[in-house]
Amino acid sequence: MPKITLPDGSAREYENPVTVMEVAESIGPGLAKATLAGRVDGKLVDSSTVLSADADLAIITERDGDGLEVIRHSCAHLMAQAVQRLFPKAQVTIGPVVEDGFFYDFAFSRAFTPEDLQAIEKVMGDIVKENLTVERSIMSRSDAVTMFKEMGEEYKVQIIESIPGDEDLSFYRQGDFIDLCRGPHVPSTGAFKAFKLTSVAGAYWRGDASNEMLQRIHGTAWGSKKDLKLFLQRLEEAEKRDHRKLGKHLDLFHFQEEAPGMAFWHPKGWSIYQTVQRYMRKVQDEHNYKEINTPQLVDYSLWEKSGHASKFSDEMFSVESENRMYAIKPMNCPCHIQVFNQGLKSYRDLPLRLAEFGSCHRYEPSGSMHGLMRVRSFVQDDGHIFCTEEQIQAEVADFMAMLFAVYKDFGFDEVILRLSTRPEKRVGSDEVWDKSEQSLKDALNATGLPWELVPGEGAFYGPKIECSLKDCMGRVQQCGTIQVDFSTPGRLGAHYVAEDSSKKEPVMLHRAVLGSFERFLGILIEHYAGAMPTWLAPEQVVILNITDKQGDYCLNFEESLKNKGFRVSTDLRNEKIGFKIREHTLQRIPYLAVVGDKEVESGTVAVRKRGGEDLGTMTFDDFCTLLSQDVARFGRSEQLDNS
RNA sequence: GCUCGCAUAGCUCAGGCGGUAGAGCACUUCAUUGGUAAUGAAGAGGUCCCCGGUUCAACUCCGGGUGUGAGCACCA
Repeated sequence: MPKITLPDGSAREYENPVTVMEVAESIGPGLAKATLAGRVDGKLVDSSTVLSADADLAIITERDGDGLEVIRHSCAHLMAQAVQRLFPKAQVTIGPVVEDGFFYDFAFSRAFTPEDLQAIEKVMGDIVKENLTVERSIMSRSDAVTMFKEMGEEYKVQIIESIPGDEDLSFYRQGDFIDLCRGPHVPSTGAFKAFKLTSVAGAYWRGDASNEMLQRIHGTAWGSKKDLKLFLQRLEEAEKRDHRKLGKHLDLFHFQEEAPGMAFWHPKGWSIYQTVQRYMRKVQDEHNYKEINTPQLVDYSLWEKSGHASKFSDEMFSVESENRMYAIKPMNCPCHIQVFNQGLKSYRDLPLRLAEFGSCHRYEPSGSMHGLMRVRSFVQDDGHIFCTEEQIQAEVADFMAMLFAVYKDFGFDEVILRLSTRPEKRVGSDEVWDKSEQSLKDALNATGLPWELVPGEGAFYGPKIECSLKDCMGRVQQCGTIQVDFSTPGRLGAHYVAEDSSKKEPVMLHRAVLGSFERFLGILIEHYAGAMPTWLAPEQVVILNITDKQGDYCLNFEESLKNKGFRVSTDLRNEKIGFKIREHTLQRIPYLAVVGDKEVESGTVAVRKRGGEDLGTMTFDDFCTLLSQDVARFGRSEQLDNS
């Protein structure tokens, strides 16, 4: 006589063991219809699961986050079934749930085409109409291997053989399709309401580039047609914001064949870049960093000493000149240590914070490049703090505070923190690792924010914190980092004289707030959809005349604004005012100042924001005040208007 | 680097189952001097990514290269 307790605290008693679905039916037919799975005592199960003892039960529907997972996972099976109906020779491999959808990898003699995808989607629809029951079953490993061997599913055999342990395996069957799977799954193939196959591409078997390539089909699935539509709209919105598109449209930068992965910055893009750089310079100055600059070409021997050559020589550009081999620097740390090494350092000099807007070049694999997000030539807002072990925590805390303030100014309020700790292959004693990991933990706890522990993902030379931000599309972008390094300073001969006159190696903290300017600008462009806040906008104001008569007045006004430090231009073209407003609005100019006879007469301008808001006429002084206030609030979102 | 796709005017894109190409916007000129998201007219603009091959003939077909897109792999 199981007593089933529901999430609202109500309990129901049943004469005999019941399935999750039967409980749902006893509550109401509407719920039964919507039932996808159940959560019994916190564990996700199929709706066919029998409850014979007392249990806490939550009925999972599409509204539940887990319900969506069940739908997507089941949809992967649905797709695999459709693929095998159309292409019986295609072998199934794996088909997990990913963010917003799922994929399934197939081994097939050729690549699937977009036409194939349409056909597969159609067959998926047919299978939904057939409303096949999804049945769970248990099989021994040996039976399962025999079955898949008979079916010619070599990959499934491999998967089973790689699952440790001897326990029986669960299978899900729908019609003629059966797949090894932990589940849970939807009760029947009629449960799908909204799905779409989105793309097809190659993917390596088991994620290993030395293995053969499979055909991966991506799809998305939702609880309702409306949700699917919203998702597709989100994709469209993301496409509109694509920084590569906006970079062209707003004349910010370009790429060309002769310099793959290296941006040509145009005046407007470079203006944003420089504004960001000036800002970072000021912030770092306030945090007592000393800015330096180090060579682009450094003899290869330094990279051998630092250990980079042995690990990354394939990804380094090198230059030969007069029988000497140089590398174009792929990173700044060895150079910063050279600066540290000049002159004898005392413990009194620590912490020493060196910063460089360091231009780096890396030969990134051709297929990995992506607009500004991954380039071969980039500038890091790089910094290295030389300090003692005792100083680590305070330095990390200062860095975190700086990072939060910077991200806020750029309009990013949500920061996601991760701590990566000691990997198996590492240098340094456990004692030192303990201490530095603890310092990072303390610094993270001091932020009062949640953080995630990623064991074993630290660098070989020390643990690190990674700071990601969330843009307005909800996408997570890793930008900032601070890493503890016990190894490199010693390798490159850095030391200082301690209080007791002994010679000690400093700890080096590698840190960056933005990461690379290129990537960060890409993120900013997409975050703001090109409509940069006034402080960043390459052109803050465009003055527009209505007829030729106001030309001189406009130019004088422009000159006065420029003298106040604003970025202004004047559009005196012989075009209608509506045309000019349209054009500059499309160029995302924050403020348009319109001048006609009335304004000339009253010594004012008529101000319009790019969102269309009419601020009315105002004097030069009032306009300056308005602009100054807008610039001063940076991109902080609490005051961000959506114009 | 791997799989598949793509490469035509400054931009966004049409086009032809082999006979050297077109639109819209932008640009130039002329007219127009207009009050808050497109004034009208005319003109100019292309080695159809590069190198080979097939062919009487290649922008089109084939091979190779480069760049680029999606994904995978990589990312100090």
